Amino acid sequence: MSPSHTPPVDTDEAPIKRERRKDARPGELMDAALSLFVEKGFAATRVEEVAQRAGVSKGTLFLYFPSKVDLFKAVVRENIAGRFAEWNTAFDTFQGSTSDMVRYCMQQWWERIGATQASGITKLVMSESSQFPEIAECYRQEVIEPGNALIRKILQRGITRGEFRPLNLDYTIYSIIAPMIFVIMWKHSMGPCCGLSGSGPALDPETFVSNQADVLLRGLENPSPPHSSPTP
Amino acid sequence: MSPSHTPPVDTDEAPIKRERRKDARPGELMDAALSLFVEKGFAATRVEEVAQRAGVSKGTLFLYFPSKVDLFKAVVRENIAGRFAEWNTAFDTFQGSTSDMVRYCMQQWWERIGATQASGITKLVMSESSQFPEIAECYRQEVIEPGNALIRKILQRGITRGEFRPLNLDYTIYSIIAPMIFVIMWKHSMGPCCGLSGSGPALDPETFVSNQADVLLRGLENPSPPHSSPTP
Amino acid sequence: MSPSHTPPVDTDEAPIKRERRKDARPGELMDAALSLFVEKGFAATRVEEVAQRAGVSKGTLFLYFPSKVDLFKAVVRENIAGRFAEWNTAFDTFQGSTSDMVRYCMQQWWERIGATQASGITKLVMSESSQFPEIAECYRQEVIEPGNALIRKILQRGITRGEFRPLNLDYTIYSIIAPMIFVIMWKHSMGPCCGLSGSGPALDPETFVSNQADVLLRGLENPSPPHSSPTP
Amino acid sequence: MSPSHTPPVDTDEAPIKRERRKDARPGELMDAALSLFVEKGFAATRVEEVAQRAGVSKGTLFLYFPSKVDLFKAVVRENIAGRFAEWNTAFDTFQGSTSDMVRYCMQQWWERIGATQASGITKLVMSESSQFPEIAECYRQEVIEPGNALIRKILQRGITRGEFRPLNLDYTIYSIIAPMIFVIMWKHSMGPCCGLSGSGPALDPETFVSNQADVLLRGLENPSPPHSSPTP
DNA sequence: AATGAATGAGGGTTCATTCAT
DNA sequence: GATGAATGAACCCTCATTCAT
Repeated sequence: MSPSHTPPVDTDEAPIKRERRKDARPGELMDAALSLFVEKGFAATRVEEVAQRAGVSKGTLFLYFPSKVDLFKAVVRENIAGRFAEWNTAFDTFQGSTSDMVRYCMQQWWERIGATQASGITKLVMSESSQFPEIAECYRQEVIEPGNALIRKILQRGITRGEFRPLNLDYTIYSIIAPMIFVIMWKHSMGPCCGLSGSGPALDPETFVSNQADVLLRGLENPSPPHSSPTP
Repeated sequence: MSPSHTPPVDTDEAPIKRERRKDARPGELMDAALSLFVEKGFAATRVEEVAQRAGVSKGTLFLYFPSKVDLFKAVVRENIAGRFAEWNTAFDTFQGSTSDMVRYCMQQWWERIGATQASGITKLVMSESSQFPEIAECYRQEVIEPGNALIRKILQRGITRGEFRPLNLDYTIYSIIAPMIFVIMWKHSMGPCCGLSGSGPALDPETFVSNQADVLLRGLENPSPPHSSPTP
Repeated sequence: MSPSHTPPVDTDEAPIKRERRKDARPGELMDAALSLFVEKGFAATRVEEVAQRAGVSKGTLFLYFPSKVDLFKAVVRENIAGRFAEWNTAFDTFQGSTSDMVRYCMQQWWERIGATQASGITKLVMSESSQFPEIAECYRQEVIEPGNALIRKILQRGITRGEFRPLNLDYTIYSIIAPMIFVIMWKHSMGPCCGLSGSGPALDPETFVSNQADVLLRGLENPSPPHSSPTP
Repeated sequence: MSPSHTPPVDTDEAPIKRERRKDARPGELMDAALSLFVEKGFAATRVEEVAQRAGVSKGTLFLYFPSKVDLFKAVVRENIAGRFAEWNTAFDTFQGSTSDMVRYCMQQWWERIGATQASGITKLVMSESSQFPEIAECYRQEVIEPGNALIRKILQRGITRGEFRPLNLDYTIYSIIAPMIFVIMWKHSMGPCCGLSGSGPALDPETFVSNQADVLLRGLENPSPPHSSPTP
């Protein structure tokens, strides 16, 4: 995870003032929570374990997060939702073709989310949200809504500029989302089992994403581009 | 689910010998467990509920399955039955274009698996296999391997016949699988939450599958077909 | 308490069938709960203690009562609310003067409630209901409403028959209730302390009730009775 | 409460020397504790709330009171201050009839105690003294003994002057006390719940007290007064 | 074989109390 | 003296599992 917090190990380099610790606690707890949630799922993770891994007592956790669900929400915000500001900026300043933009977007998403522990969040939400509506709702608001909005803007740009043929946006959005969700689910469930000996080649996520972008863009692009196609 | 077991409702048409009931018990319990595991996940399903839905007492369940985990494994294994014999035959006798075949294949799959309770198995496997690697392995052998083989054959047919451009089969296979897995996960997790007011239109699975086939085939088809239409 | 349940001690006289125990459990638990609630208050009583005193495990208690509050409600119903049917019958068949009825009523109430452990319930409700609205509401419904209704009927009878002067029933009801509540509160709070050496005579509840009835009835009775006063 | 301590609001009119604040702390804490204990009971009041309301931190509270129980005891002791000197004077100089005196006494008591926060102390003592016998003993000494003595003097005056019939003072005293205690308990416990819709009229304390005085005095007064008016 | 009463090890959460700063 | 972060022992309640009937 990129905003990695100081681990709870007492380095003893400096006395580590109590003040300092307080500031670090939420981050340490969220880090511990993220890895445990990913490892064992939301329901199966005990808050005491999270606290332990963060090097504090169970009670301390509740000093910073009012409940287990709130802890989860904080983890989502810290690890996924926070990226959209940056990505929206990238969209606004992007210069190249929309196809490149889609390709870049998918790669970025893989690098920043898919390849990191954060992808475990997505997996976990897909797996357990039916049991924890609050979690589903949080994820919808914080991730799906902004994600959909961004993808919609990108596709619209492609259509407006004549790069893409006219599309039913409501569904084509999911043409981009689906492979990303799939590859995450795969990585966290079948992946560890399917790459093993004798079962054919494992699914390399980056190649899959790249390949998926190729096929997808071919499907979206205007077969008779106005002047010059963005792909030679 | 295909190997549907006699439901626990006591039809009383025939006396239903005790013998019969006894033989049917495990199946009834697994049916009940399947629907509950799909509905609520493994951890959140109480064995008492399973027993109740199967029409027996909690104690009886433990007569047939030594533990909840064993019940879970039995449920998944029992329900991962292949329908691949039938589908392989359909492939061998199919007459139309490969694009039609792909489209047909995806629709069939939705109708026979995605829209039925059987999709719950897929959801379950994706959700819980990280905790139960044997489950993943079993699913790989029984479903993924034969499924991949079939799709590979289809794509190869398209390439051979010049309908599709040259493709990296190892990855393009997943271009077909990904949306199917995605739509099942969506249906069982975010779907119930995302179709609500104010969050845009709900995702209609059939439209999604159809739309997905369109985009995908456009991406696979040979832009300059050898002579004319793939239809013979 | 009058409907005293078999104590959990294993008398071993008979094998005590499991079935038998099941029937006895709720009563045993309510008995244990009553004495503990009275001893320590509602909030300060731990359900585990109740279970222990009833000779069962914590889990078993929840087999019979869905929550601590529900256990309390059951105790109220068992020990207080149940008496009103009997008392209403006594009212309907009473032959003597209304003053005698009031006196009888107050004495009965003391004997059946005030002098027994059940009075602890009333004390406890007065003490803790502000913190547990459900408890207050239960007591209101199950005890106060029927109690008020009964007293109102009695007073009305006295007025109708010319034995009592015209009264504002809404408030005179409380002239009867107030001393009963007071004596219970006293018994459970100041009583144990105020009867001690050097602090004057202790308050004997029965004498108090009797004395209270005297003063009260003098205040209620018609000074110029129609023909002959019921009290000489 | 009469010995009201400087509130924690920092008026800043005067610099308020640290010395001053330090001296005022215990009183401010006890004031805060009193209102919270009354509001929510002893167990349900969190020390943090008390500290907050007193404008200090949780740790500071423990600087002045070694434990929550000690705080409670201090609160009760501090607030059971006698107003009896004043009332005894009033008794010695009162000119009217003893009935008027009783009525005046009850009204005064309601206005000065019952209607104020001080009634919370009585509620508190009645509610919790069974857990804290020292509290009961303290209340007995400081309030009950002098109160009883005063009422006894009043009743004796009535008897001596022929206004009241001969009475068993030891018990008649409680005919006056009982309704006062009752109305306080009611106000602090069932009152908030029983005045609600559908449960009959709420109990208005002042009307109750007045009504109670009427009934009571009718019961105490001599039916055949020596000459005429009780005024000498 | 079948039952369902009973168990008891946690689960999330609260809060009086401590103590380093 | 004052703070407030940290603790950990309870608390109510759940539920997989056992076992007497």
